Amino acid sequence: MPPRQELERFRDFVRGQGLRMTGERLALFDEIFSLHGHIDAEELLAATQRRGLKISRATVYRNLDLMVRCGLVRRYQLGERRHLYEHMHTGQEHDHLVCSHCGRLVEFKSPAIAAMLGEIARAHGFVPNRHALQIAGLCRDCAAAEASAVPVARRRLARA
Amino acid sequence: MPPRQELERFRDFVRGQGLRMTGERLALFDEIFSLHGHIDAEELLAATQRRGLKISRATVYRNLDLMVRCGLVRRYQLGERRHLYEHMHTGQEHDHLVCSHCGRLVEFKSPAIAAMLGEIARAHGFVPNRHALQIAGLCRDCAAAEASAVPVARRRLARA
DNA sequence: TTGATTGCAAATCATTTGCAGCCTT
DNA sequence: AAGGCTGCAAATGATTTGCAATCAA
Repeated sequence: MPPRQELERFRDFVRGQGLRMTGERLALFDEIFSLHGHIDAEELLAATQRRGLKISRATVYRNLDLMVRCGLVRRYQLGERRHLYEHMHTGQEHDHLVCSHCGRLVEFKSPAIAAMLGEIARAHGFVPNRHALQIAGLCRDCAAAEASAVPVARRRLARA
Repeated sequence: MPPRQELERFRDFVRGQGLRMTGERLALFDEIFSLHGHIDAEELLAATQRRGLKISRATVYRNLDLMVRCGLVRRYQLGERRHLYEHMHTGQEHDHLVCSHCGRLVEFKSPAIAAMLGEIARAHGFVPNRHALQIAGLCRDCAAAEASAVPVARRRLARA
């Protein structure tokens, strides 16, 4: 499922780094590009196992790191414990809205913001490269639920 | 050093939650408001020890969590391993520029962006609450160094 | 008194790493 | 061959948690 273009880019990157293309590496690349949405290392591992492959957890981590370095995969730390990964379909830069109650994740794009960020960075002497932006709040459903329910002092927010 | 206003707000929050104000809690609050910049749990612990207080690491974590929930302290996960904390002087919302090479952290404010984020959230049915935004890139110094140095394939980015 | 808080040490748990043998180049 | 890669299992390391003793309200 990985678009040829991305696959080539990955191969080039691997070679360019003096590394090698192994079956595991390719399978993981394949898998992450066939999965949609945000997944964590564990899910990627499970996905490959579901296909009958026996790739170790360590290899999953090692290759996720490689794919991130290559720029074809993005890594997020959205509040939860584990990191989330997501493959990039070139030019699909986007940011996230996170519901702080149920954990729902919604993507959005805003070229206007991206442009402003570039300017801000340069204004501070930085050569901008990428950015991470999350907006936290209550999603429609949770906001509605909130409106009616428990006026009791809430102790902790739900964990996703 | 904590402005009276913040201290009161903290006390109110603690009471409102049915919790109690202890010496450790107050000392930690005091300390984090006298430290400037971004600190991690370990640094806060060290700071209190430097004052001769013997507060346990567990208590530091428990109270940092409380202060974050209260809204008087912000918690960041800026790429490194550990979380960073920072006290808020009310109305001092800001975001960060992070140098992906040396880890340098620079703060910036942009009401314009804050406003746009609010709109985006509402457009998606969210009730916005807060946001986290980091721009990664090379700071002036690292960009300059980069310009002249090693054309060699870099293996990994420095860890702060 | 009652129940929240603390210190300690043990437990978590995602992620990393050392090592020996396997496999790409 | 030479040196990446992988699997395994052990190591890390920040953060959390169970528990008994304290302490605030």
